[in-house]
Amino acid sequence: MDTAQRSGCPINLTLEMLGDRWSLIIIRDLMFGNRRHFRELLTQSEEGIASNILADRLRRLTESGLLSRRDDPSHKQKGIYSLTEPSIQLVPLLAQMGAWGRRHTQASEELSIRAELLEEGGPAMWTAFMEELRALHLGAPVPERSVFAELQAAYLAVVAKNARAE
Amino acid sequence: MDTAQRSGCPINLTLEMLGDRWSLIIIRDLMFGNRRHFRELLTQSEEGIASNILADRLRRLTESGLLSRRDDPSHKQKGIYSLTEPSIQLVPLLAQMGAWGRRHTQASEELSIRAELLEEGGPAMWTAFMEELRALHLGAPVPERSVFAELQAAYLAVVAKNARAE
DNA sequence: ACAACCAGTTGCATATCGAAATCAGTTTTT
DNA sequence: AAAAACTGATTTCGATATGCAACTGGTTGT
Repeated sequence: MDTAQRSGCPINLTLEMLGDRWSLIIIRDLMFGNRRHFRELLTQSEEGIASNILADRLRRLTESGLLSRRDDPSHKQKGIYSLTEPSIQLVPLLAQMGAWGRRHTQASEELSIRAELLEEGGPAMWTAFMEELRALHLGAPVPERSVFAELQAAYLAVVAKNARAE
Repeated sequence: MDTAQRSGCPINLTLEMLGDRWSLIIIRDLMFGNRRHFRELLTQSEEGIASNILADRLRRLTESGLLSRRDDPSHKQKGIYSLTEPSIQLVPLLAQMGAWGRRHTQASEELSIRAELLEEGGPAMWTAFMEELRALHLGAPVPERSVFAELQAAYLAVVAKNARAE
């Protein structure tokens, strides 16, 4: 899988890197959920990834340059996983994926609101979000606009609305 | 896999439908290579899919509404596979995937030219291509612009250029 | 000292994947 | 009419991936 590539097609090579059921889930959680530790990724996502799968994917993604890991100074065993420039550039792909899923699967309202906002926001919002991710994950200067906060606020608003409607 | 979904997240549901190493390859070939028969999909793609996997994926994709199959009147055993509206709407996703792969993998120049054009063309080109796919696969009226021809011409130009340079 | 927490690892059962060979029906060639 | 080639698969079987639960070796807070 490392050396023997099936073809030089960019779509194929992307699939060889990310074409499984978990890699993009992990990147999604890092990106939209700001989960940075193993335990957070393990327990706080709805899909319920197994610890061995998570460990394997974190290793693979790190090896292929999509994630980086550094030690957490507050805890000798904890590692902090970060997105890298290549994985930050997956924002448009994940936005399109969310937009498609929102239309063509039975996605829940609560979990679709972020996809809806990202779709409406378009490329301008994507680049703003990428700027913010560079600040959060790569130490770049913090931009004024926080797309993350916008998405989170919208999500919580839908959750609150639906809780009231029950 | 049919009934038990891991979560209602649109990204997750998209991954559950398309998150493997072959489904999008097949859709790509149908979309950009205009392969419509089992044999064409089996033999004319660089990645070399096995026939059992192809049969399995064609069945799954058809069941989930991403492809449709009709009999070929010229041959009792042949089927003609077509994209459906949901899979035609994967154009922006595949465009983003190609754009990402072109930047972050060692994609070959020849196979990257389509991705490059689609990226430069942007949403206007994507919707034009989707119109054309609706004509090719769903019997919609044929639009004036043929993105398919543009992509093919660019691809052949690069192939010719590289053949000369050898 | 102790309990809770941390990032994984190990072992094992099951499910899925994948390559090659094979299959039966259909069409084309001789 | 017989043989050859083509068609969309299916079968076989080994390899790989997944999922679950228990476990490891260490760290932190009380």
